[in-house]
Parts: sequence; C-alpha cells; structure tokens
Amino acid sequence: MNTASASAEEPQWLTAEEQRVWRSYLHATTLLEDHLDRQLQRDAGMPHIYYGLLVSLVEAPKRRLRMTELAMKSKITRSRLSHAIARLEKNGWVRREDCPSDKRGQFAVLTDAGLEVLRRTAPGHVTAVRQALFDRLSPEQQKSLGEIMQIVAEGLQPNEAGADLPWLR
Amino acid sequence: MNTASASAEEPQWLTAEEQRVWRSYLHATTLLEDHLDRQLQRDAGMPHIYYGLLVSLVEAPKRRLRMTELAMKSKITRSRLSHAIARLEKNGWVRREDCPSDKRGQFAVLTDAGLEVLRRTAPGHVTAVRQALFDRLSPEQQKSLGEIMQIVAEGLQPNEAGADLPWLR
DNA sequence: GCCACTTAGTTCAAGTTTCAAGGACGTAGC
DNA sequence: GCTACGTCCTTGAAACTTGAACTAAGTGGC
Repeated sequence: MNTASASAEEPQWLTAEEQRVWRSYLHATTLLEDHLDRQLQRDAGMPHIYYGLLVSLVEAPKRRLRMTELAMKSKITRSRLSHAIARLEKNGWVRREDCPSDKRGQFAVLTDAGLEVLRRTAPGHVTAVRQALFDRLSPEQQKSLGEIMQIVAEGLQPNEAGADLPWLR
Repeated sequence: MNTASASAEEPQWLTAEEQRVWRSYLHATTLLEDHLDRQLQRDAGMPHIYYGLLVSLVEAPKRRLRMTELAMKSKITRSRLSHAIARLEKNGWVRREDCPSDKRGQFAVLTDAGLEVLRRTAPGHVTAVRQALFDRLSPEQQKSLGEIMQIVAEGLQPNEAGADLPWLR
C-alpha cells in the first residue's frame, strides 16, 4: 500500500495525534450540542437552533429579518427555516409579514411573546454555556478557540449565492 | 424547575469577546457537521453519525460491540442507536447477534459488506476532514484544539466524577 | 422460592430535518 | 408585450431523532 505520487488513490490518513484531536472534537461537540438542546428544550420548550433564530431576530432592526437572511445567519437551509418558523409561529413567538418591496419576500418578526420567552430563558442558557465551556477554559484557550473556529467557519462558508444548492466541495 | 438558581439574580452575560468566540464556535461546528453529513450521505449513503458507528465497530474486537457500549462510545441514546442499527442492518452493513452470557443483550456486528463500505469511503472522508480542519490549522492550533475539546468533553461526560472512563464493569 | 428493583434493548408517537418539487414574483432581453 | 431564467419561499414525503412507555431478563433481599 504505497503507491508513490499521492493522488486520489492513497489517502493521507490521520496520524495518531490527529485522530485523538478529531475524536475529542466529535465527542465534545456532540455532547455540548446535546446538552444545550436538552437544556433549552426543558427550559424554553424548543431546541437550540430554534432558540438561535429568536436571538437573531431580537438583535435585528425592528426585530425582523428576511427569511433568506435569517437562514444564512443561522447556517441552515431555507427549507428548514420554513418549517422552523412555522413551528415558532404556532407557538406565537414569531409572526410572518409580507415584504412590501418584494412580493416574494417574507419577514420573520419576533413577537412580544417571543421576546418574553427570550428574556425568561436567556439567563439560564448563558449560564449553561458558561458552565460547559467558558468556565473550563483559560483566557488563552478561549482566544485560541475563537481563532480556530473562525478559520474553520471561513473555510466552509458557502461564500457565494445559492443558499441551498449542493455546494461542491 | 431551575428558574431560580443563579440565573434570575445574576445574569452573567457573555462579554463581547466571549460572544464572538461562541458564535464562531456555533458557526464552525454547524457548518462542519453539515459539510461532513452531506459528504458522507453522497459518497457512502449514510449520515455522519451512522458512519461513526461503523468505525467504532471495525475497531472493536471481532468487529462487534454491545448496544449499550456502542451507544456510549458514540454519545447517543440507546433509542437512537436501535433505530440506526435497524437501518444499517437493512443495508446489510451490520447484523445483530444475541449475547450468550446475558440474554437481554445484543451485539451489533459489522458485516463484510459493512467493512467494504468503510474501505471504499474512508479515504474520501479523511480527505474531507483534512481539508476542512487540519489543513487549515497550525500544529499549535491542532494541539490546542485537542486540549480544549478534551476538557469540554470531560466536563459533559454523563458519567460524572472526571474519571477517564476506564470502563469498569 | 418470591418479591421488588435495576438493566438491556425495543417500540410508539410526536417532532425535526432533508430532498426534490413547485408556485409566485423579479429581471433582463427582445 | 412576451419569453426565459433566476430568486424567494413553501410544501410534502421520507428519513431521522427524541422521550416515554414497554418487554424481557438479571440482581439482591428475605
């Protein structure tokens, strides 16, 4: 198994050390995602990603965003967003509004009830994030984590149009 | 039930810098998970977590693991595992076997077909992981990432007490 | 043995996500 | 105007996940 000239045939396997890093990454991200999902499901009645949608909305001007913009901010497909907003709308936390300047467009708008849910649950969520992440890391590690994640995110950003088309790798 | 606690009194918000780190983390992990899910769905016909199950099995003695053990290794619930194994079994990549010493028990066993799928798709997957992660990070960053993720994972391990999982039965 | 209790794993129902398809509108060219 | 094509968003069905309820089997007390 040593065909010279590394082409697509002979992959560059991960070293033992890289494997350790990769497994730690998978375990940590899985556990954290799971932990926060449960925390929010229990305390706010919605999964983490839905909570993130409300947060994006509360930070937006007039507490509203176009669907596509919200989908991009949240790194999810527009299809997924449609379903999610439908659910949040049913909860009364978000409502849709037509966009006057583009009749295809929709705004997702955070309602007062949605704002209230956020107010009520944000402290607990922040605490959970702190306990799971920041409280355990030194300032240097926090800084390093930020840089690393920034790099990774930039590398995977679908930096062009076509938000839910198959982005070739 | 937790509404009180340290939350309502003292909402210790994230600093601007912490927020930046946290958002980068969320974006990067979301994008990477998504990227690998699509890569594997396309090339191997299964999501990332299912692929991880096959990997755990191929590394296990006799290519088999008890359901509960596999669930713990993979950080998923037993319920989810039951469904996943059912699907993989339908694909012919895994089969179940009764445990002789404990009649409640089941082994998940990697079949030859499962091994073959792994052989065929592992190189592409490793390449994807490299391109998305390791190729973009310096050796120091890789080391740091490993340490950080190790800490986070340990903190969230459902098996508390900080022991490094020696698997005592 | 009989009993309550725990553990292993599955199943059911409800919720979420994905993928492919589609409807409605915008835009540019003729 | 008309045609063609791209964009915005939704829909429906299938796949996946979740949490609780459930069956079956091991464990320990008496």
